[in-house]
Amino acid sequence: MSSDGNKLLVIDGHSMAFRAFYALPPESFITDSGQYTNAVHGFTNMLLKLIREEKPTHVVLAFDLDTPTFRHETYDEYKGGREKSPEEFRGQIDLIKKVAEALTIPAVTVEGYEADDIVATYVTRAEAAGWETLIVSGDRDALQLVTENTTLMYPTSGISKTTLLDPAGVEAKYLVPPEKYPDLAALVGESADNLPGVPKVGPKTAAKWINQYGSTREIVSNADQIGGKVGENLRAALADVERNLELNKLVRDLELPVDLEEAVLTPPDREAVEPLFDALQFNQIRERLFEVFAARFPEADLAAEPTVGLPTVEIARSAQQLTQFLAAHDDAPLALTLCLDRSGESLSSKPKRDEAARVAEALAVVVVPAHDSAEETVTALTVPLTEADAELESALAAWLSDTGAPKLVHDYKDAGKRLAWRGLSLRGAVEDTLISGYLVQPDRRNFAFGDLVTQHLGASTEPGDYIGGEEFRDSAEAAQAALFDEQPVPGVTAEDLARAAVKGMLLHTLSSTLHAELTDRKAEQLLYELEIPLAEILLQMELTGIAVSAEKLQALDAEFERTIAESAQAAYAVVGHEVNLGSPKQLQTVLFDELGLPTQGVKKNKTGYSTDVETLQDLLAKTQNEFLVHLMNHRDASKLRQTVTGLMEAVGDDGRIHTTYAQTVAATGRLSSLHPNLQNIPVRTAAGRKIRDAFEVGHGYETLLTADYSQIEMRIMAHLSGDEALKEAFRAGEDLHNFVGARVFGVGTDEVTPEQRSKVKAMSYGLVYGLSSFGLSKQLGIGVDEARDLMNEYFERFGAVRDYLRDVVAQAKKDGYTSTIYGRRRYLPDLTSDNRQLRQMAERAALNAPIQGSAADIIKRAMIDVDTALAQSQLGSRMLLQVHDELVLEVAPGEREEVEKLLVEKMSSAADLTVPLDVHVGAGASWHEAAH
DNA sequence: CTCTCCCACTA
DNA sequence: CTTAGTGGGAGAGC
Repeated sequence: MSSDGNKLLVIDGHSMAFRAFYALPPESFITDSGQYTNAVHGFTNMLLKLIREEKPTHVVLAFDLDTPTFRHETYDEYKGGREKSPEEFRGQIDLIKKVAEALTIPAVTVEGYEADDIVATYVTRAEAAGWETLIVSGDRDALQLVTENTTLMYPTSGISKTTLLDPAGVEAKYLVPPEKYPDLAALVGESADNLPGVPKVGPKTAAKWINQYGSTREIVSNADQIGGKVGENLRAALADVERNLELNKLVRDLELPVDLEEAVLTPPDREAVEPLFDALQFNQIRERLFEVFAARFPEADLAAEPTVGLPTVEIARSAQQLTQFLAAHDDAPLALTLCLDRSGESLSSKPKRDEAARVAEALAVVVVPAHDSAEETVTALTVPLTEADAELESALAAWLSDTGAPKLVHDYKDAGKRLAWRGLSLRGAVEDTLISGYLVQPDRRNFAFGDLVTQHLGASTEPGDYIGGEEFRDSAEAAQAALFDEQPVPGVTAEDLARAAVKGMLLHTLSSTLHAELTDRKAEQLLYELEIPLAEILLQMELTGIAVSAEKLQALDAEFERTIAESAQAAYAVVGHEVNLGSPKQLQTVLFDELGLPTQGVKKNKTGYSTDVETLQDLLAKTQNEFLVHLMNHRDASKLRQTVTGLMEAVGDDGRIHTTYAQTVAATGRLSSLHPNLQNIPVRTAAGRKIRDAFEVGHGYETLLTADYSQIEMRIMAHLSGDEALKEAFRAGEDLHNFVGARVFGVGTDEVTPEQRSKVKAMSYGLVYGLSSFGLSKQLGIGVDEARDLMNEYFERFGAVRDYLRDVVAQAKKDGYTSTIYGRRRYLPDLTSDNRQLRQMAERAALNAPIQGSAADIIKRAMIDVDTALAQSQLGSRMLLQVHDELVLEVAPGEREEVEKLLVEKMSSAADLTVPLDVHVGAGASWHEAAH
């Protein structure tokens, strides 16, 4: 054992990355952006396993560089004949290095030398220091480094099975002691390095000679004494053997950029791990990572140091206490956090079916004043909701609903909803760190408060860290004693209160940090004048919901169910047995094996031949097989029924459906809708429109009103590109696609055939998405040449559009981000990726983001203007839904005409473009009727 | 039980 | 090999 208990783990990064790559299928490890991560995944897993099981005190990774080494200079053919690494491996070494960086493990490279030499140097230094060492490498050259204190672990198959070799193990396997391995390899040769040895001499002969003569140098000196054919071979290959000896020998005294002692294992950099693992889409492994390090460093906290002091928490027992507190702090915004019933669900996750009626209850409101420094003592006030008397409750209600009382919150909409369920109205939010975090990084998946704090402040949100006590964590009694003189709020633990108070303090800090960033990029307007006012409107829309007819939904459910059953029976009859029509896998068997349908030209996916509609329709055209008809009917009806049942389950006690709008999900700035999603209700087919007909005007209201922008994205394209021809199309007020078709095909506007119209329509929409000529040909079912001609002709007529699309990508490459007309940014780091697929995806996103994002900005602006105008005119009509370019309102009796006028006016004037913004309005008793 | 994949709906 | 989303069911793996 080593003298001081130090243990070094040194890993040959390249060799293990390759092993990991071949051990795991690349197609199972691919991010949404197209980057393969199988080697990264396997490597990281292996690393964690080693840290957990081998408990090294020091860890270092060694990597090769692409540049030639001294071995190449000695021998041209060194490592020659190796195949190029596979396409899927590209970029993964860099990602592994990033993982190492996040784990604060040095990844060492040395110009002119190989990873092996780096490994050898670390081993030599560790030996000198009397440390124990574990080498992990798939390269046999490492065998020579094994000693009593240095063990080699090498992978036997993949990376999961490994063999540990100590000196006895090496000798048992190779018949020579470790230090003699280079002698043996010099004689036998190393095919992986393209080093030929002595013909007909394998490990056994080589070992026999080495044991007889002592070393290969001695063997070379005595070459003439060795008889037989192998003796002749040896004498003929003396030069090779000499060269091999020189190349095999590892360099053990490199100058290293990182000292042995600096390789000490420390807890990972959580701020670096989170975004990196987000990007890699590693979730399970992220949990394991923190588990492993938590076990390894129980004394350390994986989150960073606290940056604020723990507030003292007072509990408001009377209205007077509350009003005094508020009066004392009326000069600056107060942070507001809620303590929730622990049985409460997260509003962002899908409610459990049988618990759909349950909602989380707000038990206490915790208010935290601003503070100047970490040293300053802050007193937070908790207002218990469950046992507040009428006076206290009304004092609280007055403050909560006071728009002049500024509040900082994280997820205003969520807090507002939970308070609304308790009959309290929350207004006056001047900050929502959920939204600020989103504006700073719109591509992030997760904006949980703790994650933002860790990333932007490098701080912990754990109350235990703020009173620095193990005891706090150890017992609830200790926690309470540490924090409170009096009995806390019923249903709320001392820890919950402390957590809420700490969160309140951090809200102040996080808010100012995020704001500095938003100010830098001039995005405060976006926050204050767009997103926060919008959040208030969305909250009202969510609370209001939209009425549905349970009867209509039920009737549809029955109707679709019948169609499902009938089409299934008919389909079974064709194949002669039952089959799960919802299983693509089973369908593959039925279609291509049993029914023997032609597979030629059929799209493939990872599981085999595709069974999507496009494929089915192609097959139907070719074979007229009846099964396909029944299958498609079944698919359609199943999908529709699924939508209907989802809606039925979502109907609240008030007979209305309350969706939730996610304001921080879509990277372009759009909203999304969930639980249920009301932004993807069918509309294209007659059967689908019946579902829209179930959305009705509510009791006490006159009608539903829908208002939508026509071709808003193409108008934005016309505005941004400044293309005169396209602008003329919108100013002329003619049908856009007829106008464009006339120009492209050189005919009169009224002579454009339906076929021509649909072609340019596909082209116009495709442009906004970055469509290629190949994609266009596929979409239109025409040849690539014809598609290319069509594109050329299009750009001939609308040249500024092409210039704009080209410039917007170039600019994004230069800046690293795109911007909308309101200055909303989207960062696209992949624009400079070496990976072609990644880069092209980013280019298309760069092309689309300003257009889709500007459209999102505009309708958000319109919603605020409409809402303001409704309030100013003291109208009772209200906004219910937003579907990207459409608003649905519920009109109070007698207000229809005024609301219609107001809608058109506010929506049209939401942005000042060089083309008009056209708005279509329709009214009706149902969503379906209103849209006509 | 969780995760991935396929499929399908919207703007 | 056209952007941005939500969501269900099947199947695989733990």
